[in-house]
Amino acid sequence: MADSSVVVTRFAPSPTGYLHVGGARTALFNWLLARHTGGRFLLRIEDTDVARSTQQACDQLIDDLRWLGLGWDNAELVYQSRRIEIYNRIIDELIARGLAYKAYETKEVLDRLWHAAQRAKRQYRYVRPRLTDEQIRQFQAEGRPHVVRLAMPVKEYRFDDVVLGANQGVGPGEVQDFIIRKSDGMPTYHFAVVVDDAEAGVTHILRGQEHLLNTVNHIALQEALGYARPTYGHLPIIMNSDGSKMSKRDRDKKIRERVGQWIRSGKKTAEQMAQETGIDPQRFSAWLPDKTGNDSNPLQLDLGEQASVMKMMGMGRGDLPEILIHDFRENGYLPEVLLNFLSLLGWSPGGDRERMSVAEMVELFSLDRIGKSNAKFARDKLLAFNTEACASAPMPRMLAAFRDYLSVNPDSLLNNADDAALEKVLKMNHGFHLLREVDEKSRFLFMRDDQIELQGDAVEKVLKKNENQGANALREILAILSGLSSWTAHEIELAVKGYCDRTQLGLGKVAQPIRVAVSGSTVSPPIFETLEFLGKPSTIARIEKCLANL
RNA sequence: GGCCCCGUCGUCUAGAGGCCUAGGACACGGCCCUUUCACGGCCGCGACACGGGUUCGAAUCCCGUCGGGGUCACCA
Repeated sequence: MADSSVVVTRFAPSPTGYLHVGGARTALFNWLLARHTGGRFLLRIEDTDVARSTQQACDQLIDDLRWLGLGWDNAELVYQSRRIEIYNRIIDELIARGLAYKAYETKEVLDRLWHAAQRAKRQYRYVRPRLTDEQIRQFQAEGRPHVVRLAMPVKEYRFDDVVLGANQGVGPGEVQDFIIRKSDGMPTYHFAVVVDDAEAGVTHILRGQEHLLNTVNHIALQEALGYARPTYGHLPIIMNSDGSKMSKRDRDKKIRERVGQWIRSGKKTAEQMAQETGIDPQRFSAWLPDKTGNDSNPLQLDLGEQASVMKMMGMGRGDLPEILIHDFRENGYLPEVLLNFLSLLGWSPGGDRERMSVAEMVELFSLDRIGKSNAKFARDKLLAFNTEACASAPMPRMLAAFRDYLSVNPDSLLNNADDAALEKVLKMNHGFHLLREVDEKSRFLFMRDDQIELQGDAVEKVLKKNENQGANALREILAILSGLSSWTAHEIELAVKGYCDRTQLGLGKVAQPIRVAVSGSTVSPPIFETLEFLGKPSTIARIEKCLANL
């Protein structure tokens, strides 16, 4: 067990999907506390929900954490699912000491009681049945399924919270015997978390405020097991900008919404969709929204299924709410920027300080500056942070970030570019918000000359309007460019501007036709640098092809 | 509904009784810059939820109201 003077924090996600912003914020705060105090930060996998936990999700979680740079100090990862014997031994001891007991009500019975309580507008509370010794012996002999509940001492449970203040908790009227082992033999979250934290010597637990009342159960367990009570801090909850609670479900929900629209509008039937996406039709129809439109369906598609549904409907990444850390990575945010932004959701270093490096966050972090009120997650500011950070980051950092972006966007044409080319692309797009933007705005540079598709409205507006004014200028410019012996942005600029002076045309009247010819659209990096990058042969070829196609 | 938490500009927040005619950032509006999309520069708009106290003095303390959120699972 660790030296009690050292702070030990942990992040204990359950592997049911990618890391999302709420989880990342929790991980960050625990990590910052450990790093600030010179303590330890541990990572543990809470996979006691066998039905929902997957190894794939676990790997993704770890990948996301690594990307963020939140490193953990335990060499071996703790998986709760591999510690069942330990939990069972302790639970058996609790039963033997009379501090916990087996309860034989079925799920159905409990559900019925709960519904009855709801109808009567009463709060549901489990009451331990008084079983005779005879009944107990009989149930045991039958091997009847059961759960184990903690015989919770009825009293007041109070604790001091470093965020919310002293004296949190509930009175004796609010406690009930909760389940510590499920009928499938797995411990519940409450039990495993208390045992594991105690064994690992965790001293500080920062978690979301939705756990506030769980703490009561955890304290009762700690008292029953003779464990020390760690310091608790319950973080404000991160909400969507519409005020609803943010969750991984939002992504699934959005897709479900769109699918619902398609079906209602008769675009495709559910059966067709299931077939096209290769999802089991029964599973697919169970997932569909109900007719009432209120979406309370707990079933979610896994990430692979989501991807195929999106593909079928032509949805892009931009159509999804950015909830997952992975989304931010795919869109080209810098991890240090995301951490900076996340740190400000519920915490502030004080004064007007906002922009911080990771090292500065570590230095400035303190528990007493964590706020109490929930925060809405609005990306605008994050985007602005990213823009500024990308503009001021040193080139090697941006190059590394771009390579990382490309690694999670394998379809990008820019994967073919060497570092020198990427550096040029980064420079000519200076002032961009996201790496995705650089990617999309520069992909024409990496296409073959015959792959450029001219956008109809761009051709119309820039080339054909006013009796082919643009196209005529383009023809003359083509001749000038063809005659250039030196192909640098500067030389090209001199030549084009010279033409503008002679013809009394504004630069825009000349630059836009060139832009459309070489890129296919009205948007590109600055035109002279673009042409230099393309090189003379490509530039000439693209302009000629464009003129020929008019 | 019971219990619990929270309540400063649209958003994230600074503010710990006088420093506040409430500061910053993002967003928004205007102007400037400009070969496109952007970037950038300048200016502006904009909040102490409401009502009572306490006090010479309250965004800051107390009470009530209202509003938002959490929780009440064999999910974590």
